Amino acid sequence: MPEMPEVEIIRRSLINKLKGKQIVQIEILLARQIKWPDKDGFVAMTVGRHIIDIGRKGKYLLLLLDNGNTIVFHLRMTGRLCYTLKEASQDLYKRIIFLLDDGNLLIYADTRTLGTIYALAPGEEWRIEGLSHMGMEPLTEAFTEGYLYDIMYKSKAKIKSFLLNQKKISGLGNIYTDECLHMAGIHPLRLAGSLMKSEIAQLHMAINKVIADGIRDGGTTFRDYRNGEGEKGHHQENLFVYGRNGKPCKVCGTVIEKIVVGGRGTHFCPNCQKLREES
DNA sequence: CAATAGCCCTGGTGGC
DNA sequence: TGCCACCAGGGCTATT
Repeated sequence: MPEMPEVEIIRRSLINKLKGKQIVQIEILLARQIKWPDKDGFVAMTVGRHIIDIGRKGKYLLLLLDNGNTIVFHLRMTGRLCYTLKEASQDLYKRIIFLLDDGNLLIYADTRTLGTIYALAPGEEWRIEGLSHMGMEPLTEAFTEGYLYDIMYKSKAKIKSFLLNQKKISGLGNIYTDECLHMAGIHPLRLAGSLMKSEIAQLHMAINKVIADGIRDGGTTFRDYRNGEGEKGHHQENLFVYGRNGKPCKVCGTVIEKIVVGGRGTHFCPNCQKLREES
């Protein structure tokens, strides 16, 4: 499931391949994944244009075109973007194919088809709620300990749900959220507004570290995730809690537990992450 | 307003 | 071995 590190790795692996290329033709195999505008409108806004840059905002990937329009991808669970030779074996689950002027393809593939794609004219960011109301992003100057404190102390949400809320902090998904809480030694059921300042400081550091480590390792591949060249990430080898329920904690040896919080599978170490502080 | 349950969607898995 | 209910979960919508 692509979270911020995975989307960033895709961006980095595609930028030199796509920059300056012209979109010659688009083959839309599953039109319902294009959420704005309709199929014909999408083609009209993008075909014949050159890609001048690739950006990212939170988990959204942005292809900036020479007419000022932007193609926006949100990969959700199983979306993939891959630059590939025309004659290379193609993804079984390809949904939208961009033919480029170098003869190669940019293939959008998506097993579960939950991903969303848009073409936006300049100033139309408001059309995507999640893009226009996005919280601060880890590893940026704006994401300070003070910012985290300001949005946390008044929240009544469980910390696990709070961290997943993209309007508060953008980029964390289920995997990295569980990893952050473990690194910071905070139980997922704690209320965001109940954390002490020292714990918020720990959490702030953990969020930046976990995201940076994920990027360093080329992302986390459980099943579907690939970068823009079709390669797996290897951060799954360095996870402390996610998917490790029943296994010993890498820090203290206690068996990792899995519970459901806010409808999401949640992994934690009951020793490293205590619900109540013991004095 | 804020928190949460339900929904979308398909392949892999576990139970019988 | 085959069948099938169930789970995975990001983010939007409806509900409380």
